[in-house]
Amino acid sequence: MKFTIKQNDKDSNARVSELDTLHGKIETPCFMPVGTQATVRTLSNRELVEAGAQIILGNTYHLYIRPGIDLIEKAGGLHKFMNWNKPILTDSGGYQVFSLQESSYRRKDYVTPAPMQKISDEGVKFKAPIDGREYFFTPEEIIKAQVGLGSDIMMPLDECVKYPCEYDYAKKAMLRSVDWARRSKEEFNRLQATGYPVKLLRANGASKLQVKDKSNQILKPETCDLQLVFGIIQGSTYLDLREECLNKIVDIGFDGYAVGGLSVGEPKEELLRIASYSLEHLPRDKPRYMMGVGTPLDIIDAVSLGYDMFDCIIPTRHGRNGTAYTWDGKKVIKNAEFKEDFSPIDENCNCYVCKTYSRAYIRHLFNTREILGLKLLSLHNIHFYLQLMAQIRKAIKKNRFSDFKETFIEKYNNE
RNA sequence: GGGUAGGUGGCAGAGUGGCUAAAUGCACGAGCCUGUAAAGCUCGCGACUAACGUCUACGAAGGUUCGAAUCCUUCCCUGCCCA
Repeated sequence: MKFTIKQNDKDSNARVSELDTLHGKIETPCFMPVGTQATVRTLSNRELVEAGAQIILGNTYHLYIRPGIDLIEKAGGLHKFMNWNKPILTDSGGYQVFSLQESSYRRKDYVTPAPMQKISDEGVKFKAPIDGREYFFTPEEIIKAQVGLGSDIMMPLDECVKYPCEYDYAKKAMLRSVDWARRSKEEFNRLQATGYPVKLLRANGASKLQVKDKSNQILKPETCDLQLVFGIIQGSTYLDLREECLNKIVDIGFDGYAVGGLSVGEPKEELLRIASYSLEHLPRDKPRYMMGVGTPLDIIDAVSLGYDMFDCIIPTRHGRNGTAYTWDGKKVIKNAEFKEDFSPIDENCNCYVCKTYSRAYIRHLFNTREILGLKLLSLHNIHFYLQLMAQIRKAIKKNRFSDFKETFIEKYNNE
């Protein structure tokens, strides 16, 4: 695993780094647009690349159910299937363990898992929401699936608990996630020893892939890591559980570390408390990924703490639901206040949408339920997020990150 | 001219004596969305009030009744059919 820290910010723990993968380098801090179903909803690959996407995220749980890992293997892997030739991180489906709980929609005070699935130490039994078929996911099966997808960065199956969560259950889920992480790593090592990932990637055309290192030397699949596996820290809002978890996860040893179970309903101070505490104990020389976060302000705060990678559905879902992100804050474009506003979504944005369309027009598209509206706001929001990350990196490189942060927050006055 | 069906909130459309400021859908308005069961969800939507609440409302006027969108009388209007 090759991870190079290029610049440390002088006033914070923010840093700019580079992570090598078989499908190219990723400069961090980076945002990964979420493409659950092998597509970032409404956006084409070209639009993503033009907006500045370096890596996208896919979901093993969804792809396993439909179209099936076998089919994607036949297509030549996930990259080929969707014709995305930059890195892909695949989530395991651990989040679905959390979000598909029936009670997560109905009750706010519940603690334990409910009906649509059954969690045991062995794995998770799911009923797929789309057709009611039953699946049994084990950590081993999920790693094998991600190898099959040809994922660049794989996430082990974990159990993400809801907020608030009783201490005892949080502990149980955390220990289970640790055990699953260990099993995932063992399974990956086992598969690697059999040559299975290499064979698969070769069969999928990986020999054509080129990765250049710092001295511009071409890395071949033999000489760089084919696939990376990250460990996930759980433990809800309990610092002692977080600590126990990260000690154990770091002990197993992963290519990078992700902090999970955040932004599941806890107050922002809690998020920062846990995020900050976790980082103090995570190796500095590995990428650190804050899963599922977040709003622009969350991301900036997390970058200051030293996080390198982020993913979130906010830019795309909010885009489809009529909310735009701008340097002046969040704006609900479908609201009546923009009815006669013929200015672009963001005066300071140079994306195609802002150069071409007005707020009033996009509001009209939402009003008439025209599909173009969903796409335009998604495109703008993704552009905004990726632009934000680019500016963050630029600021860190120039040692001006705290200024940048201050200026940003001042302008971005609503959330 | 004769017959017939009907006139309900921005629109469509329930409701045929009290539980009705009036179902439901649309439209409209606002809020929400953090490893996507999400082009979704929730709430509001006669007027006035911060709110308790008060007032005005089911074509119009009058009447029956403790009580009417609902029953009666007259009038006005609209659709369709026949001449």
